[in-house]
Amino acid sequence: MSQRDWRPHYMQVAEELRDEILRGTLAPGGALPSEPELAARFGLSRTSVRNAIKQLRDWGLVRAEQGRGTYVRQQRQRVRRNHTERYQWEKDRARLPEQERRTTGATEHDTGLELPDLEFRASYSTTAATPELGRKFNIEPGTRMLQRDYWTSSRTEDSPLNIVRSYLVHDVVAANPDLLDQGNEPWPGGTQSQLFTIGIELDRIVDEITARPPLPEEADILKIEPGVSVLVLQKTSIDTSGAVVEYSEVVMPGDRTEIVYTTQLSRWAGK
Amino acid sequence: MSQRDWRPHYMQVAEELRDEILRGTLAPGGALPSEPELAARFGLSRTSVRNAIKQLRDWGLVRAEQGRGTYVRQQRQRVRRNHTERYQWEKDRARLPEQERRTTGATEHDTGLELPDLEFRASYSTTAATPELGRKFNIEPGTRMLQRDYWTSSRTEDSPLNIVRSYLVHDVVAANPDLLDQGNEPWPGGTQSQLFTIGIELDRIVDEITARPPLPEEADILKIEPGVSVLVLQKTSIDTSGAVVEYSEVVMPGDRTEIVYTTQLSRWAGK
DNA sequence: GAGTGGTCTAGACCACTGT
DNA sequence: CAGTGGTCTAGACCACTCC
Repeated sequence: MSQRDWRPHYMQVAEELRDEILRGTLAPGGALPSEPELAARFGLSRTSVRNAIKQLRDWGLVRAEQGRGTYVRQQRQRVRRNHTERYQWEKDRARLPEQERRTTGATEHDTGLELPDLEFRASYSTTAATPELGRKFNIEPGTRMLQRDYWTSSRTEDSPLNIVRSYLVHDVVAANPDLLDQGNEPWPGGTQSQLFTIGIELDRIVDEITARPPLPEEADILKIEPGVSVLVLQKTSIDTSGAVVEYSEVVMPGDRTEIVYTTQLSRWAGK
Repeated sequence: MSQRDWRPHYMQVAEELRDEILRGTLAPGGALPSEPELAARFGLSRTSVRNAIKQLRDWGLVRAEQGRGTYVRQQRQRVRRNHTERYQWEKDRARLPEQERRTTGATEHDTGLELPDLEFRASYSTTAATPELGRKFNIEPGTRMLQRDYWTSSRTEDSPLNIVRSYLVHDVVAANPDLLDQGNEPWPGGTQSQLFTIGIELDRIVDEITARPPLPEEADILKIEPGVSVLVLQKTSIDTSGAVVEYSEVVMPGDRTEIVYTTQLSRWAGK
């Protein structure tokens, strides 16, 4: 601890432990020394040591488990979602025979995981459109909506890869009663295939991406530390008549998700 | 505090204050009661109250200022970056006469701010390609690279809108010595216009997006609380010959940035 | 100088995990 | 049961801001 280089003790401890983790001295999956041990090692109170550990958690480097210990986080299965390819790919599959659609879904496409490794849950409900939803769909607030909540998990890791809340106009999808039954999920071929059964073809999909800290509930479901970020994707699907037919919000853990877009540019004329 | 509804005291305090902020009882920009006041009001120790405030900071709701007080955060100027439009727009401008390129840049395009409201800093340096950069550009590690660091701020808010680190192959851009001089920034028309002067036309741009907590240094520069997330965009520009000509990393505050992509789908045949 | 948030201590009790 | 992390207290001193 030299002269004017002064940062708080807890921060120095946090940085020292961070460096050990990055160097690999503390191995991924391995346990940190217990809080009393660290307190003794650095000559600090347990409170200060806990402060340092809080930093490491906010940096996403360690995970604390009640009654067990504090562990260096593993690099988890990464998910690379190439949306530019994925949306067209889904569209191309929507009209294929069911047997073929059933073979692979979009999540397998993203993760490279096999279908039996994935677990899929859905729950449907009907709600009245909020003013915000009314604006997005250009409909009256109060219109009956079909709300669908999904989450997809990897069986080997048991924490969900994402949480999805999707909205459709209820009376539109009611044209095919099968679409109102959550028991039919996962629907082979996904949403675009479902829309196809009621004669809807998509023209384009608009993705809006932001990032924020997780809500306590989301941190719990996605099994991430409260200090780790989530990516929020707001996806709006527009059909060939220009109407908004689906709006969904997807929450993904920021530490394991990578979203990819390719923008193809038109050529300069006269080359 | 009812029966089995038990969450920790500090969390209950955090949630009560959160609700007051969301309801507007505590106005944006206004001060929270001081820590001793809150301790008295809730009948808790100052430590517990500080714990609650730490939560609010991690949620991005308040900002603490040493020696002054704790304030409810204002909603800041939001930045909506429509990359699908923006990249083509930049390409179309690249060949325009300088007079015309000079009128508006991409940041104004995103924010709706006027040029005099924006401040722009650039610093250039040369480095040797790391193995990672070598892979991205498909060149030998150690190749001389031009590294350009930018940051763009709004004068009215004084915190940068983003931090950019961009790489080009030095000997490629050296064909136009003007491109090696940071004094020429901001270059009217941006990077695509610069590349045009050395005969490079882009074919496509690949964006990869992730989110994570900010490094302490980034939190400092972007003026965000350590608990708020950043969006990280890795952008790879590929020319018409298929070569990678630029790679850049853009760090943006997650609480004020929204990135938009539109995926245009091709029509089903036979409709 | 008074008031603010930032750091730190030394202790306590709790819930949870392992054996 | 012992050991872990989670919560909480009652105090202390500091650096900083504002008057």
